[in-house]
Amino acid sequence: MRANVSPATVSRVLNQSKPVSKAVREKVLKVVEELNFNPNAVARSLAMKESKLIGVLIPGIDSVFLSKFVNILEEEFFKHNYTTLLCNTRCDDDIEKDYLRLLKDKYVDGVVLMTSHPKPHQIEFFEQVDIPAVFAGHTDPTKQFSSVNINNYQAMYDAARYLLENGHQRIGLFGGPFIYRQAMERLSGYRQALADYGIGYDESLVFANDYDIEHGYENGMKLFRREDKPTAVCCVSDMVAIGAIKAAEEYGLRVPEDISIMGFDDIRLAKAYRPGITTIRQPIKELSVQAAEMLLQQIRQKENYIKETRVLAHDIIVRGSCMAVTG
Amino acid sequence: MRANVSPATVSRVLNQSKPVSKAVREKVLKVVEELNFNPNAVARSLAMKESKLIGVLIPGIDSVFLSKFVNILEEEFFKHNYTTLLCNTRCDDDIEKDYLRLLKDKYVDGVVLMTSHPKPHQIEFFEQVDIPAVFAGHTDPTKQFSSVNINNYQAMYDAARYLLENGHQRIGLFGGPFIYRQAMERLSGYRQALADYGIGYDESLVFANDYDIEHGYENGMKLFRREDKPTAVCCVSDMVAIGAIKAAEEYGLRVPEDISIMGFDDIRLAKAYRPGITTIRQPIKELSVQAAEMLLQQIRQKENYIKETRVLAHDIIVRGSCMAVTG
DNA sequence: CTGTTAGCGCTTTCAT
DNA sequence: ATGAAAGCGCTAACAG
Repeated sequence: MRANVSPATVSRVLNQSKPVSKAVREKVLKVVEELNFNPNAVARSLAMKESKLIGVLIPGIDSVFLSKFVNILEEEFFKHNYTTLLCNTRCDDDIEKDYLRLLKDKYVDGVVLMTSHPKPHQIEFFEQVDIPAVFAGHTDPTKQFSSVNINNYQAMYDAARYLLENGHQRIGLFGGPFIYRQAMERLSGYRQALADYGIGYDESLVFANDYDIEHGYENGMKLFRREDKPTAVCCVSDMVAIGAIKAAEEYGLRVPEDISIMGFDDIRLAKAYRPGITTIRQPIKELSVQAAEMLLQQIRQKENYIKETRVLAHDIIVRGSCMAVTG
Repeated sequence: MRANVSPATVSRVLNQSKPVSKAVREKVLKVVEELNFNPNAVARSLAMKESKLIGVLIPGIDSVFLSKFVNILEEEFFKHNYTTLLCNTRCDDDIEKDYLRLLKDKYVDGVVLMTSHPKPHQIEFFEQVDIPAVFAGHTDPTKQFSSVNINNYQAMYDAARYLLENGHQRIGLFGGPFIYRQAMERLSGYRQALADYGIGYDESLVFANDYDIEHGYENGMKLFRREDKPTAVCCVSDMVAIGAIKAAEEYGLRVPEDISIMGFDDIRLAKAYRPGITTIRQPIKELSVQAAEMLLQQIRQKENYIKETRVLAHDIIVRGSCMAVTG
């Protein structure tokens, strides 16, 4: 073109795909510089059937936990020259399907799924398109997909056990919507811990709704007014715990003296809150970095990639929102 | 093709770009349905020089305020068939430049800028590429760009005045980094209010760093130990206020009896916190919806679009973290 | 090593 | 109203 070379040559120097003589390479580079030329990504995608785009399917970004997760994902992808497509499904399978189709048409190079389950439509989709995918924060028990996650069952088991060990006999659960596998797993952990300590399951002590502060508050307002209220409750997120604490205080209950409240996630606020929130820490940074790594590797290796399901360790962080029952 | 019609015809029915006889249209539609055919977005982009992609340039998504903002943006764009490209600049101009170039190469149809200023490189870029753009949460005083924002100067002025009216004479400011125009404007509002009430500006009372909880805490730990500590402080975000409250309590200071702490944004947590945080409310939903609307309109009208700078009203929300000085 | 050619899958003149 | 053909800007295969 301008530098009296063929477009093919330009392509070759820019992509270092084929050897080019030093002289020519430098000339091309110089002209590229001068014209401030940069190759058109769309045309490139069309020719190569790849886009340097990664889709992130997520219920919504409006949560401290998830936004942090995506923040790190974006950073990792950017480092490797991939751009992040934000796809909020709002827990709506139809939207998820739409997005999946769209992602395919845009030749995305991979997708990270932060929506629940391997659902039928997801399985069907990935059976016919073969786009690298990894579940993050959700585990695929069928091992059809790679995934990184903590062991949600064990995590909630540990939370409940901690309370049990501290003498609590009556423990509530402010869980997530049980359409999420994740929420179900946590429920199971909670139930098993109770069972292991010889305590009967009381359904009236468990609530199932969203992970936000308002629901923690609502649940608390319903539960803590009752005569037979628990002495402790396990929450599905720190935000729910904060809402629950507010409700408790509204009834004049002191936390933790009158009621212990346990969080989940260990967001930064959990530490700053008063009382500090005793919580189950999710290794969010590791979770997201590894999700990105696994996806990138899968993109590189394609056929040869071996699926993995990674389970990272959680921790219990003891702060001030829980205490042993006295008397 | 399969339906013994030319690709041109298919294109025409799918895009309704040219009249097609009813008979043929229906046949095509049926075959499309059967084959579960959907048009390739990349090829389409290449031919049309548009992508149905919108870039969102933002310092980071890891903040309650910003993640909520982006959450709504995504929803609006999705409604209109646009997909959101998440571009975290981490306040780094080089990353911002990289992203801008990338967005251009991907033929994004528009971009919303949540990074500060109209900076030189932004101006230069948009001069030569003519991609619709709108600033959100930042105002362009030169009116070269459309923008939606609140009046940050007035907002902080009002915050300070509220404190002044309540008898405070010594008021601190936990502001943002002054490289942000937004932070500068808020500083000006604070200073002007002080001046209007005949109070001298004491630089040792103002801090300038990030909008997060940790910095609120740090600032508080430095300031509240001093003999000459203020009786009130204006914070640049609710998170900073929460951090400041924690610091105050660590020194045995009661909020608001011993010190008043004022927030900014009115995130949901501000209401749930104890004490409830007196704060300046930003109409976040309106801000983001209008940003999306303005951009979409600009995309539709292109040449004929008339730039706008919208300024939305803020509010002061009185809760429990501030009180009048007694004595 | 480098230029020529074809083609990615769509939209869009231009004929018919 | 519809088909044929060109072209969007790039990469890949094939010559030379």
